[in-house]
Amino acid sequence: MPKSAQPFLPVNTLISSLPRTDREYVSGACEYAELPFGESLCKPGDSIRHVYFPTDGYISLITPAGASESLEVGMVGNEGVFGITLLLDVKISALLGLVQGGGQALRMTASRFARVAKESAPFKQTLNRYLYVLTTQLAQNAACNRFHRLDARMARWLLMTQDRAHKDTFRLTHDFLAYMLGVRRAGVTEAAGRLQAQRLIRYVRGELTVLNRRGLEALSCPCYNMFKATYLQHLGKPRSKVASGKRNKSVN
Amino acid sequence: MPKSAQPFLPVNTLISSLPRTDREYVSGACEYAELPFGESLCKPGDSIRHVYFPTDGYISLITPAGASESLEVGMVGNEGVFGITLLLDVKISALLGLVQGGGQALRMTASRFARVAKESAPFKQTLNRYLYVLTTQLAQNAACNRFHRLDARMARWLLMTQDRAHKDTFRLTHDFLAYMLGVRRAGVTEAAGRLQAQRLIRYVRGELTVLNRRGLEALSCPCYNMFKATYLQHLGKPRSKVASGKRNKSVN
DNA sequence: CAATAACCGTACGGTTCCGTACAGTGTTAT
DNA sequence: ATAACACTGTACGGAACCGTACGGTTATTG
Repeated sequence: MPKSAQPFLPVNTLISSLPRTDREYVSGACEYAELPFGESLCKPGDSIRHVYFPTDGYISLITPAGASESLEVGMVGNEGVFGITLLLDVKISALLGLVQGGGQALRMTASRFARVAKESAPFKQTLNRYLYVLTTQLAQNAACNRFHRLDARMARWLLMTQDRAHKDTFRLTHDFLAYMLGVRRAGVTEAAGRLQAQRLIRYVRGELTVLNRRGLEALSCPCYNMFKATYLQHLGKPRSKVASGKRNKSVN
Repeated sequence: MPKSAQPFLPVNTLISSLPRTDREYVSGACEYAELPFGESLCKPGDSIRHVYFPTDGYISLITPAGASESLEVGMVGNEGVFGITLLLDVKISALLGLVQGGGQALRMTASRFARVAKESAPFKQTLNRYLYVLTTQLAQNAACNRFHRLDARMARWLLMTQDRAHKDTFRLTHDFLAYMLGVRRAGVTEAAGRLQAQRLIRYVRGELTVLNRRGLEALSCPCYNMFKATYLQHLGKPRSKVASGKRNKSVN
């Protein structure tokens, strides 16, 4: 099996999909920042200092539930942005933002973000839509946690992670995965063992490889496809404020 | 036990908390509408025609999950608004809005809503904050469905419903409750039986009465209090754009 | 090199909830 | 009145997952 050289431009699609002038304006307002593996960008209750547009890192959104429990409720990669609630003029984060895949991000200070979002209408529109998509993801997630079995949720989680890691192999321990999925570590070991037995994945000591995406997709709960469809519907095509009329020979 | 005459002004608090001129402007843009018990205001995928500010009715927000399953992920009473995603310029509803408690609401057409939200800054701010609170509720809900036992979730649900019904007694069948909580009808019968045995509630054929709020609160998962706290934090006090300085002898 | 820690495999009793089914009792329709 | 229906009670085997514990293997650290 050849190591598929995955072509991947490390950009953030929310930004790169903007019209040229806006894209340059927005990019210009950003600086690069490292997303170190395992770092908390923001804890629940903290005020949000920066908004992050990952390029090749990715971030887990984790909600607290009671005293000691917590659960991942969303994932942000180069298709999204962390800190979007600033768009609502609420500076306090309700969620924990945890860097799950190390890498880089573009970031903007909170105050600059407010200004830029105000002045670039396409940017604002994109952010609005992203926030919308995120809320549907949260709602989805609630239902997913109610109805879907561990193996299916795990398959979904792996697919979503792979999409954001842009690699087949990524750092991941059973312990961390258990934390994300809100189950026992032992439960993850069993489920992961089943996936491995089916040759869908392989793992050794904190490094996991996806061997068979198709297989995972078949096993995953419908939430994976539903989320992708929602994202595509609202953020997929290059946006155009005015309706149709103009034929655009889209290369993408 | 005396029937406690519960004083309740049928208003929507998002609107009534606005400064006078804004309140009048917003109210003036509304019309009254009935919320008939059991009606779908909006199905997933439908475009949102009206935004509803319940006064004494209340609405369940339900997300689809796969082919046949669905789950309640939020509740809107006179403390909230249905159709808030219009604030993000997305006209399509991701959720099913189901009238769970019949009553009245103020409502606004989608286009008028956009205009009013644009022209009244306090209104816009309130809506922003409400959307924020709603998203945290969605995230909470995901975790709640993962971690908390049926009895606790049911207690929470009853409390939240009572808060929005403004009455101790409301229409509710085991079947419907099962649908809301994403469990079997038989499971609800068992759990409700346990609550009834503890004299926390009483029910007969589709009519349920809360007998002991304190008892329910003790049994409920922390999500109930967490949600109330979040709401209070962001929408509790009369808003003031400029900071402090002004002493207000609040009666509330 | 030895000790420690991180990571994974496995086991076992226990709980919660599921799927399904059937029965009883009020309510409404014919 | 009688039938159909809506609503609730109950039962039973089974699946999924929990809490906990212990052991084994690989990395890391002093």
